[in-house]
Amino acid sequence: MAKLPRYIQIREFINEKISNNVWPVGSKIPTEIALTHQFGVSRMTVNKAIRDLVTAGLLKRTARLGTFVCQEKIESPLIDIRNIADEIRQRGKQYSSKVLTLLTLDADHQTAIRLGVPIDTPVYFSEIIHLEDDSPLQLEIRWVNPSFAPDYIKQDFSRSTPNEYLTKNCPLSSIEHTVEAVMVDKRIQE
Amino acid sequence: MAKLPRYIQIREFINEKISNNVWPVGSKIPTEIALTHQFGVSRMTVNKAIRDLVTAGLLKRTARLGTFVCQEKIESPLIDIRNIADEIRQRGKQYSSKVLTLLTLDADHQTAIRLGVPIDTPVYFSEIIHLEDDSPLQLEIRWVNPSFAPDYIKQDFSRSTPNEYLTKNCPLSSIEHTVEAVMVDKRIQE
DNA sequence: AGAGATTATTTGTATAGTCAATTAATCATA
DNA sequence: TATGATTAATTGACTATACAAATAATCTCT
Repeated sequence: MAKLPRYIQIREFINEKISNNVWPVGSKIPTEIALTHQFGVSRMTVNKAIRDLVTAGLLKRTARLGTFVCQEKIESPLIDIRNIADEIRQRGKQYSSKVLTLLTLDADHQTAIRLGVPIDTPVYFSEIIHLEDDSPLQLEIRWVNPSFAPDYIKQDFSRSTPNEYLTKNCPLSSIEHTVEAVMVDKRIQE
Repeated sequence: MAKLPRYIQIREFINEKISNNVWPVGSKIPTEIALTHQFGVSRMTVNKAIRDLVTAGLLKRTARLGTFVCQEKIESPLIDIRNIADEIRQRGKQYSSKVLTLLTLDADHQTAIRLGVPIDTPVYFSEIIHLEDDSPLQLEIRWVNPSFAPDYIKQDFSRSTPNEYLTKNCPLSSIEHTVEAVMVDKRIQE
């Protein structure tokens, strides 16, 4: 019986109300004072719970008006990815990821159209595998328009010393960041 | 002269020390008490600042030992994606994303090998475009092993009412979440 | 010397308040 | 009636403190 801290209990209480649609998106949730009375705790404790949910993007507050429920998964394509990593860890498994490919390619017809660039423009290309306990879970392929994100993939290129990632103090997933000079396979060459 | 709250000042102070490598990865930062004295505030104020940085993944704390600097970009393949959205917003642009395809496919040879499943196993497949002010920035393609994440893509399938996402109260990016029954193109069919 | 108990340090959680800022609603005044 | 001032509700920031939990370091006792 792990007795959770009260602020977490309150946080989960609110969380549940939201996901059960008892407090639907856009609705106002009880004031801090009301929750203070309901749970018999001090305002700071309620505040901590709510603040956590605000930084998690579930709630939004404005002075005098109150605290309101936000659309949770508004950034779903992004958040889902994180959720997978979190989910895996919650199941007690080890999350890791492996960069298979990371290179610059000339855009083929399909890709050029989709990224809105001329054919044969150089674009960044990456293939990353996400693993749960070393079992492949997800293959993620990306084409990036370099005119918008000039530094972002380059950074990854330069970071070719994988062991720097494995710091002892942080309980985060260890990431094997092996950049292989993989030959572009037939499918990609089209 | 927007006088920022003290806990934000302290948070930024710590942030800066970390990014300037004055407090390098793995090093111990001053105790709450020390910062309390340094800034002339109460412990709760320092605590708020540090807590924020812990949830942001920059710091890690353990009772009795202290507070330590984490490797910031340890989850880089994941975090980079989020950063793009954040970066775009910081530039004052509008981030959005569009789900082009979201369906179940039978794994082809390549994909089957990479996901470690038999050929013709059903796998989730998605194509998402990330946009900055409606200009395509990134094309993201994913194959997901459904045995590991049975609910996660299904959820997205069920949410086919795009306008529910556009809630007035939340200051998040609006996402056009159009699920089209796209015919699988030649490249994917291999 | 080695096992076990004690101590001290630091974070974790929580209280019970205070004062400030914001702004919707109400009331008062020209 | 329209405008301006006041009030009240609610969040935002902060204080000063308390006790619990974890554990490295130290001390004690055999």
